[in-house]
Parts: sequence; C-alpha cells; structure tokens
Amino acid sequence: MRTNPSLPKRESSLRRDPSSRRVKLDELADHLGLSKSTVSRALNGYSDISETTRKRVESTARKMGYRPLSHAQAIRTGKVRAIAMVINSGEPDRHNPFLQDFLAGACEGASAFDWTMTISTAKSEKDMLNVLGRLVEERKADGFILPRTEVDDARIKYLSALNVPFILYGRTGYGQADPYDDTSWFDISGETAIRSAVSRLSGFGHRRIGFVGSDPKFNYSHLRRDGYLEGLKASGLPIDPELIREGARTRDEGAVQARALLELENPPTGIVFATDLAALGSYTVCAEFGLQIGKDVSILGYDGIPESQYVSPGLTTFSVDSQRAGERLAEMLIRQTRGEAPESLRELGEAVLLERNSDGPPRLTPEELARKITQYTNGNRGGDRS
Amino acid sequence: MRTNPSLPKRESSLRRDPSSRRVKLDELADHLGLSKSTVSRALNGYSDISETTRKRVESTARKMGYRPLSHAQAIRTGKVRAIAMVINSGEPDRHNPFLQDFLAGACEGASAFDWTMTISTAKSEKDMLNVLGRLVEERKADGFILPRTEVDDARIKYLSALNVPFILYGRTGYGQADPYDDTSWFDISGETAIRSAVSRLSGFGHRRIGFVGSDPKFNYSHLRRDGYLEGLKASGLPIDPELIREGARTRDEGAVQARALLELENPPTGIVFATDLAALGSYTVCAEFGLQIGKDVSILGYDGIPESQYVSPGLTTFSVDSQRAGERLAEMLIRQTRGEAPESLRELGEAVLLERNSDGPPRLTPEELARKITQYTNGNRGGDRS
DNA sequence: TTGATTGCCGAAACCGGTTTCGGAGCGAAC
DNA sequence: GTTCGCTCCGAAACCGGTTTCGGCAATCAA
Repeated sequence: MRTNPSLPKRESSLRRDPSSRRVKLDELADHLGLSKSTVSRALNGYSDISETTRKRVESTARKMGYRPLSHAQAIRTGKVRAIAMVINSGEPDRHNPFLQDFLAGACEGASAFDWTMTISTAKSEKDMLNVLGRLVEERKADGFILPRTEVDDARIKYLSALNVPFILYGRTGYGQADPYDDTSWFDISGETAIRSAVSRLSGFGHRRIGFVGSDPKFNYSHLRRDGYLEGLKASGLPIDPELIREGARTRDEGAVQARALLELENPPTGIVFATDLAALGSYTVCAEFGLQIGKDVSILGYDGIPESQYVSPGLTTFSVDSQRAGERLAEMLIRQTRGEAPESLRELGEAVLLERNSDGPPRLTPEELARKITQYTNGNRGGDRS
Repeated sequence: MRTNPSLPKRESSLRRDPSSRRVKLDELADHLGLSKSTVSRALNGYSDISETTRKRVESTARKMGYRPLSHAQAIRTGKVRAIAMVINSGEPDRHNPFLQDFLAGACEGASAFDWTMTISTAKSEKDMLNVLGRLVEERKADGFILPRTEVDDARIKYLSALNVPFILYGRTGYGQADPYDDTSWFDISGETAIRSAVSRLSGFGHRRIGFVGSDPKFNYSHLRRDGYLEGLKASGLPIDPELIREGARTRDEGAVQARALLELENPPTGIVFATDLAALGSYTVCAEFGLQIGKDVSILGYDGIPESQYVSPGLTTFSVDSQRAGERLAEMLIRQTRGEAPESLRELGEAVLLERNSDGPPRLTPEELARKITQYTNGNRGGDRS
C-alpha cells in the first residue's frame, strides 16, 4: 500500500459539490453531437469551422456555462493567460496610496482580455531576480509589468536574456544612445509637468526656483530634472547648480533638501519637487522657519497623492492617473505576448495640474526671505515651539 | 490550409532561447536512469520510493535546475498552488497605504510554501461575485483571502456554497448565535484596542468620551463599538447614546461626525475613532473650532497609518501590523487547502499603542468646552480664516 | 522448500484541453 | 466521368506532469 504524503484525509471535502460539477469540453461536445476537437477549434476561432457551427457551439457553451480550465489549456499552448508584477517591498517610500488604483487598473486591463494578474514581492534588488526567476520557471505568468524603472535596470537585462515579454511603467536607459531600443513602455511625461511647473512659478514672478529630485537611480528623477532645466531655459532664467538637489524619496528626505535650499544665502522663493512626498516634507521645515507656504515660499509637487489635498495649504501638484496607467500597461503587455512588436507598444501620457494654495506670486525677494529665516530661527533658538 | 487566429507571426520570437530550454521530467528521468513515474513520486515524497533513490533524485533535480510547470501538475492534481484576493476598488476609503504591506506579507507567506498570489479587483458588490466566480471557474486559485469582512457577507455564502476554501481577514456574523461556525480567520482585536483607548482617556480624567464608528456593514465597526462600551463599563462611566456616532469611513465623514459630537450641548472632551482616517477628519473641525488637540480635546485613532505621525499634533493610535496579517492569512489559507479543518485555523492578534500628542488630561470640562466652541465660532462668524 | 509478504520500481492510464493530419462530401472544371 | 480543389469535421497525437496498478526480487514465516 502506498501512502499519499498529504495531510489529513479531508481532501474529499474540498471537491466541489458533484451536482454543481464543472462542465468539461467532452461533455459540451457530446451535448452538441460534435467531436471535442471541433468544439475546441470553434471556440478558438479557427477558420476551418463553418460559421453556423461556430455560432451554435458558442451559444450552447455559454448556455451550459462552459469555461475552459486555464491551466489545462496552458499545458498545450504554453500560455497561462496571466501577467505578473513584482513589487519591491523594501523601498523606503513603499507606502504608496496609489498602489490600489494602479492594481485596479492593471486587473481591469487584464480582465478585459480574460486574463488575470499575479503579484509577488521582493525584499531587495537581489531577491527581485530570484522572484522573477521563480515566476518564469514555473510559468506563472506570460509577461511582466516592471514598475519604477531604473536607469540601469537588472530586471530588464534578466528578462530580455530569457526572452520573456515585459513592459515598463516608465522609461529606462537615461542618457544612453538609444535609450529605449526595443522595449515597450507606458509612462507619464513627468518632464513636461515639471517644465510647466517652472513656467508657472516664473509666471508668478519667481526668479530663483529650486528643484528637489528623487533618487537618481530611478530614471524618472533624471527626466524630471531635465524638465526643470528646460523650464528655466524657456523662462530665460539662469541655471544655478546650488538650487538643484537630489535624493529625496521620503518626506524626511524632502525636509532635509528643503532645509538645505532655504538655508542658502540666496534662497529660492519657489521650489519644485519631483514627488509629493518630498514636497510634504518641506511643510514642517517651512513651519520651523516661520514661513507661510504659498506666500513667503511657493511649493509644487508631483504625483497627486490624496494627502496633498489635506495639508494646509493644499499642495499644488500634478496628478497622475494611476488607474489608467495600470490599465494601459496591462493591455499593451497582453498585446505584446500575443505577438505585437514591443517597439510599437509605447505610450506617453500627461499629468494634470491641480491648482491649490501652496504657490503664488512671491511676497519676498530672495534676500528678504533669507533675512526672515535667519531672524526667525535666531528668535526661536531655545524657544518653546511645542 | 487552416489559419491560427492569433495575431502576427512573431510567436517564434517569444519562445525562449532553445539553449536555455527548461528541463522536463522525462529528461530528468532519463538522466537518472529511472522512469518518470518513479521520479515524480520521489519528488512528491511517496513512501514507496527508497530513501536513497529519493535523495539521489532530489539532488540531481536541483543540480539540473528542474522545476515542475505548475499548470502541468495542476491538470492532474487540480491544485494550482496559488491563493487569490479580490479587492473592492469602488470603496470610498480605498487609498489604503497599508495595502502594499499587506500584499507583501501575503506574498511572502505564499512564497514560503512555493505558492503564488493572484489578485483581482471588483468595481462593486455585485461585480465581486462575478470576479470570484471567474477565478473559481477557471481555477486560477485554490483558495481566497477575503479582506474587510462584512456582517452579512455575500462572498462567504458564495464560496461556502461552492465549497471553495477561503479565510477571512476579520471575523463575521456579528450578533449571530454561532458567529464563526466553521470559517477560518485571522484578525486583530480592535475591540481590545478601543477598550484600552477608553480606559486611557478615563485614566487621564475624561468623563465624557465619544466614539465614532465606521460603516456598520463592516463587522469590525460593531466590534470596536462594543470595545468602546466595555471600556466605559470598566471605567464606571455611563453610556450616553448621544456620544456614539457611526458611518465614518473617510476623512470627510470623520469630520462630520466629530463636528456633530463637538456641537453637542454637553460635548465629549475625548473622542475615540474606529479608524485613523476618520480621526484625521476631526483635525480640521478642531482647527475650525479653535480647539487645541491633545489639550482642549483628546483624539484617539486606530490603524496606525503613516500619515498619523505627520499631522500636528501626532495622532495617538493603535498600530496594526498589516504585513504580519497578510503572512499569517496566507499560511493559514494554504494549510486549509491542504486539508486542515477551517475551525482549527483561527488567530487573533493585538494592535499596539503608539503614544503621541493628540491626547492627554482634559484642560476643560465639557461645559467649558461647549462655551469655548460657541464663543469661538460666533467670534469667527463671517471672519476671514484663509 | 514453499508460499506469502514486503520493498521498490516501471508501464500505462489519466487529467482537460489544443493541434495535426487525413478524409468525406460536394461543386466546378476538364 | 474523372479529377481537382475546397469546405468542414473527426480521430488521434500531444502537452508535462500525477496516479494507479501490477510485477519482480528479496525477505520472511511455515
């Protein structure tokens, strides 16, 4: 006698009620008086099935509630009708309130094709490739969405080498000769948004405008900084390296960079942040310096996180439609796995400006601003500010 | 000639490099000089394989990088080694910053067993059952995690009827005779936390303590309200129905309920909220009434969302370890699909108090508080408060 | 010595679909 | 009247695993 190694003998209780058993292809074929191969080809739209039979098959299939087992088809077709995404759970700015919107979009995009979405998480960069590898090996998905693309992205190299389809949320290869040679991607043009942020401030009359970028390992950080530079150029403002800071991903890091900018001898009267989170960090610094945001200093963000509307004053920012992004990415990825050329699957969307109260005409010149800050901090040194 | 209905003829480019082809069971068997049935049974721990052979098979399997195709096994075993969760994307409070932690936990819990996690979203309550249905029909998962359980939960009925394994994040059937008869669940004891919140306020000297619950369709809302009542009882305080509000899921709804409580003739000097989001809504109301949070009125939340530490004053709240919750749920669900009895798979965790500055000894009596509010609002009527 | 167990493994069926291949039936062309 | 080609469908192989069943050799009991 052999023993099955599984646990207690409750397996039977897991079987579905026999009365509500699923209908399989053979039964459907019997019911139709056709062979199962004919039925299968009819359902899959083969051309050697007469139109009338196809219609008949489809209608009774629907009537009988027939649904092919996806893994049963996968064994022959090699496609599981699923896309995957692996999230890096070790990131400092991982508490992304938009994840749900993004996932909702991706799921809907997949559902529209009757595909599903599997996710996984990686604890580190190294773990990432292992996780991807497992998913590929076990063939849990036919393609991958790669969020937060980096300038030099290991995931891309890995999947390319394996010839596994993928699509980027973002672009990659900043600064390379042919940055996006044959990958497909969807992205929101952060550079356009940041450029117009600078123009907006310049239009308000700001002459010294600072920029706080994100981690330079991410491609978007470079693109947005370039948008800032373009914005300066378009407004005829000089580039001052002193006003360009990088590496702020979290609120705290945003605060550090905001402080550095405001403590300059000749501080900016307006600051554009690459992300809302970093921008929110500046709020505490401004409070600390006795600065009124929107008057003494103008702040602009990017992302459109919900919190940006609840701070006071409301943060002017550029809102990204994460749900749509997820949806587009899913659709484009599926089309790629179906044979469309990756190079033909690229799309660039735009963020939309949410005008709130964190920016406006400068009330002070940079000199006056500097004086106000030093006076305030001196006056408060050792004071009680609980 | 028959035509395959798929798109352009690039299929070939999708095939993996033939040199890096996956090794399949037959090849492994050939390499070992064994039959593939023996190898399969060895890998699956059957008892009729000698220990030495088993070891040999396992080691060379590892050496050759053999990995069974999960859908190929599924066709015979009926198990795809995946758990699923479907998120309701239509919820007003869907921007949950903890989703990522939760998913990370669930994914890790699944990975530990070499399972994966598939997700999907539903746009409404009705859509929910369709989405679940599709996943079940196509057998995309072996079991489901059901988050945010409701008092009368359609998902539970649906999956129970189909005899599909599932586990609740939360409990259900509040008020029924045998509320949790044979479902398995993991939950955090919100009632315990809220009870101690009341005790904490009472310990500070508060005598009138309000409660703002969440949507009563959710089970947790009732449990937390009960915790509030128990807390009052433990502190020897009377129950005043006037002080109990419900239905606040969003920040704005929290604001509405906070306003209602504070505008009472005999307002509470401390308010316990069922969720952080609702608690944050009270901040704007307090500002509007010229009330200093933590002094004039004490506020307590529950959830431990990141934002709670960035508001001023920091919100005292109870932090829930979402990642651990996800991990436990995944493990328990997998064990259930392997045959363990659902009734034996239940676990109750505790939230941990994060003491911050939104609560403390009452500076005013309820009467003084009421007077302060009316004075302030009258004084500011029509005034400029931009 | 013989018959019955036991330990270990191979052959073959099986899971539920997809795809290949061949052939019946029919109309048109020679 | 063949022959050809076209439309449409069925039989059977196939995908990559798992599970059943039976059999051989060695061991044990009688």
